[in-house]
Amino acid sequence: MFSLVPTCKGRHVSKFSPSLRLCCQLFSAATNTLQFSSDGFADENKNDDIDLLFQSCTNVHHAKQLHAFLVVSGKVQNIFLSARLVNRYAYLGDVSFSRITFDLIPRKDVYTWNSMVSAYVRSGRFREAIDCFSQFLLTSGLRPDFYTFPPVLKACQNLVDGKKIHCQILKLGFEWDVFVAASLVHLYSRFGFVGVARRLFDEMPIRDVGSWNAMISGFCQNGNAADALDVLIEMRSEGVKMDRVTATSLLTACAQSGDILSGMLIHLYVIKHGLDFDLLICNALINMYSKYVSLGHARRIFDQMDVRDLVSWNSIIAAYEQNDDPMTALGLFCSMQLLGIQPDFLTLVSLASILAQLSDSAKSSCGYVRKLGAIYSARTVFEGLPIKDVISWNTLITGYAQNGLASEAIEVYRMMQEYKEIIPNHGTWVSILPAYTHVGALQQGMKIHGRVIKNCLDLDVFVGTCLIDMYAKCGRLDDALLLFSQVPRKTAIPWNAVISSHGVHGHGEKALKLFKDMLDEGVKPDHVTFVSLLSACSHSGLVDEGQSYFHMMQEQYRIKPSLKHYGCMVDLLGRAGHLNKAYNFIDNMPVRPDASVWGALLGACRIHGNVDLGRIASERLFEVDSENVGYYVLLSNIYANSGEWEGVER
DNA sequence: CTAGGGTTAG
Repeated sequence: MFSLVPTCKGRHVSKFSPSLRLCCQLFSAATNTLQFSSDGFADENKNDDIDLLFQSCTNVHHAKQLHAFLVVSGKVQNIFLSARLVNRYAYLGDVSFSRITFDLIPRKDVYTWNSMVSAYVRSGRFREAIDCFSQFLLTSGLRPDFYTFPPVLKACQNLVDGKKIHCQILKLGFEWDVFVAASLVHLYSRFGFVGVARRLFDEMPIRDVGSWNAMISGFCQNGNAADALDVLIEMRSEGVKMDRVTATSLLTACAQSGDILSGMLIHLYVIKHGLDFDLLICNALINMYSKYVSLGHARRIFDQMDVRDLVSWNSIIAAYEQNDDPMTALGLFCSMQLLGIQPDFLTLVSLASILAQLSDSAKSSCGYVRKLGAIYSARTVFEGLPIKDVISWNTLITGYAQNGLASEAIEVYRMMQEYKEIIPNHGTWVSILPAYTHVGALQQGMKIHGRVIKNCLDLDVFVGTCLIDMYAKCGRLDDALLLFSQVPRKTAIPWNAVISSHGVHGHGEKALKLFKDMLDEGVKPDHVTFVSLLSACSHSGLVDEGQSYFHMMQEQYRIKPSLKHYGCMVDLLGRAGHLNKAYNFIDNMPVRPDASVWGALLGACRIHGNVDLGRIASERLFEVDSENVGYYVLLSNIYANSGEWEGVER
């Protein structure tokens, strides 16, 4: 008989959490009835008690406490218990501890190896899973069993590896095991060989609902919702009922192919069979309804769920974000925060896009949004990510950079460089260069220029334009022009950059000259060109020219002025002192002026000391953007300059 | 919870 060492119990258990303390009591109760042989093996008939113990560990900390307890009581010698620890750590998301535990097991059996392989697969570390499996074959001298192969097949990231494993399965004669066969069906369909998968499926001697699901999801993952639905009909004709997995994969396929009618029929089936509170089904429904039906439908599903996970939150946030409602999306993000749910990469992608959609004024008023940027210092999120490809990084960098969070963008880029397997590409340069430009980091920008040349991308229009912009904004207009002379300039993109950079440096005449060159070379200006041109005019006081370009844009190029263009015009008239003209111009605008338009007028009123119009402008401004403190400061400046001290106080 | 089939994105 094996008994717990009482002192261990007293000393260590007292430091445990209440739930784990309860566990240990259960464990000691269990050991009274458990038979341990002298080498520490448990009686296999009592596995249920041990399961209970392991299942009570709901986080890694608990598992480590239990682990320590098992070590001090000598039970870690038991390879069965150790393998359970391997599994438990993997389940709780800490594979590295699985590995440590695994390495310390002296005599490993098939169960031990299977546990380690599936631990890697569970956490998405497929490469390591395959390596572990090879090690198993080469070093253990043991024969794999039925349990070994399904995870290994899942870990195969290409068909060549998959076929090798398939051969081993054939040699061992495991191919008609229901689980193994389903995994093979899934493997072939994942890589597009739906025909091979179908043949395997048809030859299967026994098929359960899991086999059907493997076949159906095979079609779904190839974007073939119609064939998947045909298999569904076949399945039902054989009397096999759709389960939650079938429903989830079909709903996803329907959402992808836009077959909403079928999707809604499946939804009906789901309701009829009481599956309408299933987490994964609801997540799939949110996705489908938000894409094709309405936000309201998606929201109703979300609201009625009793359990929501990160995917649910990400889905509903993305739903609002992609339906042009960034404020609601941001609100949901905050609620998620308050519930203590940790965001992941997909949350960040949505957040970046939300920030991009919020108007500039909304953003500047939210010191709060900036704070979010800091909190979501991407580091924490990225640490837990299994897959980090270059596009993920680019997305994040762009998200920050386009929202004026340049230093965060630079921080993310810096982190990215720590991962040597990530090779920056074209998209990386296009996202990081504007960030350096924004903070005026010429040295860093030039470093990138060097790397760009090495990658032969300096003559790319997009990268080249970012470089032109960088040099120009950092005050190196000559270098900018030199680069400009080298990039292809059949499109408006590089032209816009040089025109705007001359404009902001007050070289209005040169900007107009460049615009003439552009027209002479037969390049068609776009709406951005005119924004650059109009602002160049206003910086240099070229009122008449600006007005004539504003007309040219509409009459000759049929470009409808945007709020940006209107803002430039107000700025142009206002700076030049034509304040009433500017005010009338706003009055006659066919669209509702936003904060930037009123802001331009207010700025002009400050320059020219016009208190009356300044007051009107600021009143309008507070109507459209009540939260921006910047305007209050501007207004109080106007009062102060004109000596109206009560106004300043107000 | 030593095994298969399932959800969010650029």
